[in-house]
Amino acid sequence: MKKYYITTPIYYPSANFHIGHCYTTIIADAIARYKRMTGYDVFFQTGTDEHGEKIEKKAKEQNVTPKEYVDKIIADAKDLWASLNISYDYFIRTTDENHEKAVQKIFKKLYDKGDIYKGEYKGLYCIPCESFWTESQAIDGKCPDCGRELKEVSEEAYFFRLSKYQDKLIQFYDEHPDFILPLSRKNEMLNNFIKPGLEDLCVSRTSFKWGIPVDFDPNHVVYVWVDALSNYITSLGYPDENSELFKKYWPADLHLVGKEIVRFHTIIWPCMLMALDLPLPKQVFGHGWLKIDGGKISKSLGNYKDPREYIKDYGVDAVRYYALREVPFGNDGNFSEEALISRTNSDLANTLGNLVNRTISMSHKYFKGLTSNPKLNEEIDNKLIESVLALKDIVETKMNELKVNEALDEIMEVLRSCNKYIDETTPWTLAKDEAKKDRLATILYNLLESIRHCAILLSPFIPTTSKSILDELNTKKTSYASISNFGELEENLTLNEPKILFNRIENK
RNA sequence: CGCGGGAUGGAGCAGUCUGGUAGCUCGUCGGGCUCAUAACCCGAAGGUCGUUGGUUCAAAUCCUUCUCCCGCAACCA
Repeated sequence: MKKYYITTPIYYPSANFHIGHCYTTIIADAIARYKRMTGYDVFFQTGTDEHGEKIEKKAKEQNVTPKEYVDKIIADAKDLWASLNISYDYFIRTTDENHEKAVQKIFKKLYDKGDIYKGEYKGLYCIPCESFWTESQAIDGKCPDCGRELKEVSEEAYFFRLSKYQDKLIQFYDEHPDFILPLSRKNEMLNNFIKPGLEDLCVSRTSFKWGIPVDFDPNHVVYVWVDALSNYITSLGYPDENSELFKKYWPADLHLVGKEIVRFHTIIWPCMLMALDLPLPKQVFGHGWLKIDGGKISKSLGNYKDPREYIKDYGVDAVRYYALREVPFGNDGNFSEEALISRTNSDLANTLGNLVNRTISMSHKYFKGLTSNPKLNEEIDNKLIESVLALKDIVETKMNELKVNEALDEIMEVLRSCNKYIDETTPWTLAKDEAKKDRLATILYNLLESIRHCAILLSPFIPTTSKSILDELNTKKTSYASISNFGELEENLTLNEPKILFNRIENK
């Protein structure tokens, strides 16, 4: 069985998660579910990056320990993922004991190898903001946040020899043209960071304590890079290279990340892996952002609601569908409640929900809910059947290219053609003529079978709805293999009563 | 001249690589149908494809000028 290892980033729990975190996680979940359905042995990982100064500060503000602070947010995050039906296989926390030990070993290993060395970190420090800034970030030598004077400070720190791996990295990019998607991000990395020359990277701090101590030099804590990025292998049991999980799943097939952290995943992380003599991940996909009113989702602006409010109001699959369908591959997209409502109404309630409802209703009205397939097919039926049969491969192609929104649109296209097929074959007219009973049965069968195909193909994206549809069909043919042919839906099956899958949402 | 992306009917996007009647979804308007969730189906209106100049028989598409928007520039999904 082929394996597939997919990860989300480990999120920084400085506040509760918003729709942007959901966006990334829902996409990863849909891909993971799709791969499972199509026969892969999938390991889907998400988690949290819990160390660092910001968490330390936040905890202090609330008069709790950092661990207490993050525990609360992580509990909330797990609840959020449950409410979104996120099917992760493993949730890693960088405060997990095995992760902390593994990070110390990795740090030591790199140090022993000479790829980490002790040096001096120079930077500009804003005392009131307690923040470090680089020369280029400072505005006229002043703090970009508060505009006050910056003080030049230096602290002892460990550095990772990023520069050493520059040429090997470029070579890797050349040999693996699909390593970074979309392609524009690769150009950005090369032009902005790699070609100007990589600088060695500061990988330890002494200015705060909330982190994993460097075991051979306890004044230092491991800074984010080695701590956070290595989560993708420590969860598999590394540095024990004989660990079952590690042998089975590494290297990762896909790191799904937001565009703001593409750099860490396509420069720092590969170089770290090269230093550890480990294979590099196969692909990093830097997706765009959901914007709110054209701007960033911002914790400080507070321009977002708890995602669970949307789930409560519109249903989990409406939220999932929106995240998966609305935004084109790699681009930014806008999120608004209005757009969510519009998308849910037109695609889920009208096109999909109403189609299922009207088809099953007719089956009940004309045949007491009993299926049969006399196969009195005409030209128009063959056209529909052809497009349904082609759909599986089309979706597969789109999913392999990570064009999730297009995969969904292709399924919608077939559902729309089913609605058209009904209007063109006018079953209600046929029903008035006893001699056309078999023709009518054929049409309804073709519709039900088309719906079955689509429901199965939709299951990675909107699993709850998919299951509801298949339950209404009362069919046992729910496997992916069963949609290789048209006509697998059982005859003499009694359909269940149709239920409303999505209520139309009236504008608030 | 830091780098990258973007600008296409009211909204959101595709088309640009490989020039050849401007397409899709939503919205609006008109019609049809009555199985269905005011749904579904058909039709129509609506675009000088951000700006300037050029190449060409022909430019949304290739080259050029400028403008505006977004992102990145050492932990914001």
